[in-house]
Amino acid sequence: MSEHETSTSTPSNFIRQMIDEDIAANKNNGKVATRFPPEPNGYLHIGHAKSICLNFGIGEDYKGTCNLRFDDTNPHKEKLEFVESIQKDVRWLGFDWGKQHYFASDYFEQLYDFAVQLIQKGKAYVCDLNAEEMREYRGTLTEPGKDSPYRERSIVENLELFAKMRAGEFEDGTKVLRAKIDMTSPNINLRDPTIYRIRHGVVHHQTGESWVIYPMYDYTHCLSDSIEGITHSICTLEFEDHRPLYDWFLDTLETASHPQQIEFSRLSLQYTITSKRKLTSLVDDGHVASWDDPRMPTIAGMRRRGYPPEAIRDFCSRIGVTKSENTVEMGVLENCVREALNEHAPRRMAVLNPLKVVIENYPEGQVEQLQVANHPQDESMGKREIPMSREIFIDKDDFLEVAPNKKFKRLTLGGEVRLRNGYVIRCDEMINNDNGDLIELRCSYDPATLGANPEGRKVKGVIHWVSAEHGIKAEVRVYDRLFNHPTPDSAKDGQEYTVHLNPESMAILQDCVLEPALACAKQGDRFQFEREGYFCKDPAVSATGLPVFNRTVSLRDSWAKIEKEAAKSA
RNA sequence: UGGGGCGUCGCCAAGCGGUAAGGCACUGGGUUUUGAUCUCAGCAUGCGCAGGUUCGAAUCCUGCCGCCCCAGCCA
Repeated sequence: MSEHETSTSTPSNFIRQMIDEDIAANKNNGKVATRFPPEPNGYLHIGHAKSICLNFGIGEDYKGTCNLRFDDTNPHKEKLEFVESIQKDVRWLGFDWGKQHYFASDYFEQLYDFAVQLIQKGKAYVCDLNAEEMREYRGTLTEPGKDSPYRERSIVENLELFAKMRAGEFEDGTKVLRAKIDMTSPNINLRDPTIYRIRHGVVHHQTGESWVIYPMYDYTHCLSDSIEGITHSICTLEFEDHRPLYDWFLDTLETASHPQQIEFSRLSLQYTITSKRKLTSLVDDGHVASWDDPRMPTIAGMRRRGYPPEAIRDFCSRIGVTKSENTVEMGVLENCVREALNEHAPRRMAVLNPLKVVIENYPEGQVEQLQVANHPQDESMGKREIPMSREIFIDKDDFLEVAPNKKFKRLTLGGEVRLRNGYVIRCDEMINNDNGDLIELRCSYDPATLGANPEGRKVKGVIHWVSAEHGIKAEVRVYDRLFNHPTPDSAKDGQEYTVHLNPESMAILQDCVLEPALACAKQGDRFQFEREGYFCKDPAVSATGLPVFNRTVSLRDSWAKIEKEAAKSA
């Protein structure tokens, strides 16, 4: 693993308990083999992270294996770009599939042979019903379906027809291969499901144009699992109804191995969506800039936002694995991110909304290099120099002419504050422009207060600052939730989920001033800007050529809470 | 109204017949040159509801109620 490692022992869950029991019973000779089977039709998101941590985590902890297998049976929706992004994201999360890297399309020939076997056993037939007719024949949830008129074709005829399907002799949609199971089953998945369809003219990212028939998920997945010797095939709850089908194919074909399908509930995160269709449309319709837009709940987005991979893994272990519906609060993820970053991110000072301060009794032309710790609790992170001079910037929010209440600890006219890592200053005068806007503060400093408390008085507040002459300009992007509804995905009222998009999900601050040590930050480097939050250097450069930093997450802010309460009661 | 699941604190989640873990959130105290961090304390006589079995039930039984998924030639 390339990133810092926080050793969090994975809590057990019902799946691990089942595996423990299997091992105790010496099932599969005690071996454990899982797989993570994404379809390359989009970028991975936080929900996939849960599945990745589950499957790869089990592979590691049980000294077994976890295959990466692309479920690439629908070339219409799939792209090489997505297989590449998926590989990158899994690796970045900290998992390694070794040589166990497969595509379902690797098995197309074997899958075809299995289908021939099914036909020979009288368990599959070529059906000429079109999509609409097939829907009619399927029946409904409460009424049984009826047999297709093509259901009793002879084995010989089916064999011949299926070979012609492969040879490209039929148009799209004119024929399918179906499993012959039970049109009256109360489980709709068992009403003679389609297992092969015809698709001319699509270039598959792996197999090119060598196939014009493509197998369906239910048929492909169980057989791929079996071919790879998977022992525990873990998937989400909506496939529970498909398990009888999964088992039917493996039993009917008498395969050498019969993996066990186990279902768990997918993750929902408040204020986000994890539907691939909707994520795709966010990108395609321009609601976000790209799949790795820092507001996206994708792995790539979170990486660019500055989330450390260990925070995501920690999150996945904290939320647990069960079969119950769940919607996890954002606070849990944010807490994981803060926890990881608090420990590892070096501290820096950055002024996001600059207000100029002239320290009138500070000698003109004097520059002091202050030695400052990179981390208040971790000396091993070393020190850096911060220049102090007569003119500095502080944040506009850290000054108010008159304190609004006794709890206010920042700078006021006539009041004192500590400059973080520096001196105590007092504000003597406010300078306004012609419009009456505050543009500058005149202050004085107490030279005896560097690393020492002032004589005879207490200074409660501490504010951050940057030397005006030495600071570097930067753009800072401050993100908020992409949606302003806790469950934007559940559009019960028939509304499009886009009505819940938060128009203020990104604020761009272009006049920020950073301490000079930040000049050598490399893309992806993560810092705490003291009193502001955690930030990450973005690969982009601003329109005006400035470096760009993304706010990963704010610091926990109990003052904001107090202000909110005050505003409420006022 | 067919089939398959799920209901334990605001949100997750342990619990597997012996008397409700933990995390997040929240509330209050302490330390602090980040209103951060750290730290201490508090936070379900109660497990969807109603009966029953038992010395004893969140755990077993029965009956209700609520929520989710399934009628793609998507996965």
